[in-house]
Amino acid sequence: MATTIMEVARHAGVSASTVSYVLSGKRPISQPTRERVLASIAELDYHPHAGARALAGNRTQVIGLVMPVGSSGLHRPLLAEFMMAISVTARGYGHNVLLLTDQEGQRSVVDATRGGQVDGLVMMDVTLHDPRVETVRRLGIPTVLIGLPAEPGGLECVDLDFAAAGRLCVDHLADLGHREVVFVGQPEEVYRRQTGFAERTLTGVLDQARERGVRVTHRPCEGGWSATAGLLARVLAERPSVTALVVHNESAASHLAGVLRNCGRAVPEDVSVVAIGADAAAESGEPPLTSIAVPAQRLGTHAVQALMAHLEGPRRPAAPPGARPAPGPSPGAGAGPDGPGGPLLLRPELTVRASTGPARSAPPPRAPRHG
Amino acid sequence: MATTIMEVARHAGVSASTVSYVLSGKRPISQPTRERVLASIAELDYHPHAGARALAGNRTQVIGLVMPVGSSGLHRPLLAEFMMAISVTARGYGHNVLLLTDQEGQRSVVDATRGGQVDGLVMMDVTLHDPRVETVRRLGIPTVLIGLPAEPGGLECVDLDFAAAGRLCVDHLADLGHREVVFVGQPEEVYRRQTGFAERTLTGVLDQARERGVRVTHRPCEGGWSATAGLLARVLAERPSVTALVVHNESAASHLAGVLRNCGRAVPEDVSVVAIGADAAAESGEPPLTSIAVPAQRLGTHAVQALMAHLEGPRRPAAPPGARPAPGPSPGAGAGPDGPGGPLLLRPELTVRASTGPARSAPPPRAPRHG
DNA sequence: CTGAAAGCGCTAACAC
DNA sequence: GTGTTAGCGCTTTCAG
Repeated sequence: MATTIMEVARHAGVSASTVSYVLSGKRPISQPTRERVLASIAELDYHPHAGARALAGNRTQVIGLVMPVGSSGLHRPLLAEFMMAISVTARGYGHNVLLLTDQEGQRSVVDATRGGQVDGLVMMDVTLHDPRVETVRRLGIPTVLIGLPAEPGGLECVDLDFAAAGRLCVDHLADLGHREVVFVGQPEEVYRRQTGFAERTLTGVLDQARERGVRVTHRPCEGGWSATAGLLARVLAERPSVTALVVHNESAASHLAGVLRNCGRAVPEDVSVVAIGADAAAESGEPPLTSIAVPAQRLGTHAVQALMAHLEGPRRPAAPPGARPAPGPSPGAGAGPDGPGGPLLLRPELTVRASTGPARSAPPPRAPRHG
Repeated sequence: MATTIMEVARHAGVSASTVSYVLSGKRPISQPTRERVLASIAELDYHPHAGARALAGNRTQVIGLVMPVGSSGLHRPLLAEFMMAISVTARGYGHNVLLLTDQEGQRSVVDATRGGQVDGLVMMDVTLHDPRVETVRRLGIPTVLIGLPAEPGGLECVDLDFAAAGRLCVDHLADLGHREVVFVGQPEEVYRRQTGFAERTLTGVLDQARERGVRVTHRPCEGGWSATAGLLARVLAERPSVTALVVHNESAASHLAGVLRNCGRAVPEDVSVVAIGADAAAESGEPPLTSIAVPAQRLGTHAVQALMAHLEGPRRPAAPPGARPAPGPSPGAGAGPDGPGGPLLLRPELTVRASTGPARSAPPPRAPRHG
């Protein structure tokens, strides 16, 4: 049934080890031999047995993707985006991805690791005090974290530079003349749980606001239409001179424009809006929102590249059709003084869409638009 | 470093095979022996080596999840939903999930299968003429398809009963007195590609419309705000007496209410809306839409259960905390006359939200609401 | 540059 | 009810 390396060897008139070395490239093989072997492999449609390989070679060519399962700050579209990017990049390096959901504590992670099922791990949605970090540290398996824990414990981290994102939003609005801004944030609980990215964003916003002489009012938001509407009504009554919003909350962002219209404020004529979050949420609304995307794809790709670098010296990807050969972590990285060893923080990029414009001196509540 | 079965055996004063049999339960072990062995396993923190196991036992306890990668009709939130459900259910059966993206053709699927890396496959987002189906059929690996291909070739299929979903929408509207309905469908291309689910929905809608004396106008829709707005403006001008919409298009659904408001029609006072698609899209709008959800979770769970049934006689799940013991494919199944062997079509469930109400005899275009 | 052979850690007959 | 043993298919010394 299953073709073995011995059959290939016989068919090519060589020994099994030669076939193995042709495949691994771990020792020089003469051109003619190599060709005969490859021909036999093709003809017999040989596929090496992964288990045998793992047993003998102590490497599986599989990376584990540790997913959040319970209360994740990560929203669904992003999750899918991450997985795609990670899977595609991993395959570029000849690796497959094993899904590790930690429903039952961290059993699946520990089992897979100790059972020699994976060569390394990528852990998604890492929070500030994430118990999983200590687990993998103890397991001693090469791991890259997506997110920034308080104690990386020597593990590599990859994330969006949320502080810079916050600053960038304020800059954009300040450049347009806005001086009074509301920051619609994550649900209260997220700040209490110290998720990290939420605080970093807030800090960035506040810092740059001070810098630019912008007044910022921070309001956590539960998301959904009614919560968002209520929040906005209150805060706009409180601060009538607000001319712009920064929103770091996907499920609020999609409603903002509608809510504002209902309050009789046009976007961007009366109020400008900048979002931080999944592109899908920003693009799909009316008007589409100027936003800073969480670059799930780039983050996933970088995470895998970083992991591969750890897996065995600078091995290069198997030239995946369409994937660049990863000439180092240059793209969009704001590595800062940490250099290699510090977290890899991707520089945020602001996409200007239709929701931001110059500030009005007075914010005139008008009748809703009819077109 | 890694504890082996032999070390456990020595520590417990038994042979390796006994340890193996304690773990697999494939032969009776006396109570005292079993206990000693389990104690040793715990004390030494033994984790069987997956590769060795796969090699000797010819089973990996891993299922492959074949994901769409390119032009998928499936939208992101659903994808994530599927994966979670599948992964969680699989772990309930003691299996892990290997992600198989078919970017480079079907190489990853073939490699993983022939390489003995997976015991079975779940294939997502299967279309009517899906080339992957023939591939897995030829590979001869146990596979469950999510979606209905034209030629299942003996493979098991699981899907939502989209025809029934279409009928259910029409019934709901007809019951409310609506007689003139627009069906906002998938993008034109989807119908041309014969994706299957799109046609089945359309058929269901048209059939039941005939049955109930409802007039239906079908319009494919590209999605997004402007396309949706344009489409609606045209069709409402054409058919002024329309009082309800059925929308089978996530990226149009989220805009419908807003667009209608902009046309001066209130939902549901002037126009009722029923959606078929991801719950998230329906729930998040204002007003939230009455809808039939694609039950990603249930579909994923059923797919895995069906696969497990194929993997080796009726093996039972390892009593996962909180997962029901799968007493057969009863829940919500409209198995029909096919019984076991035919596709498992889940019965659609309509969730009434705020977007549907009784039909008005005349559809009076009014001024937009100010609240 | 190539072969022979010793395991990797486990499962599943086959013995008793 | 338990122990012995022969591989599973591959990688990698060690020889040549």
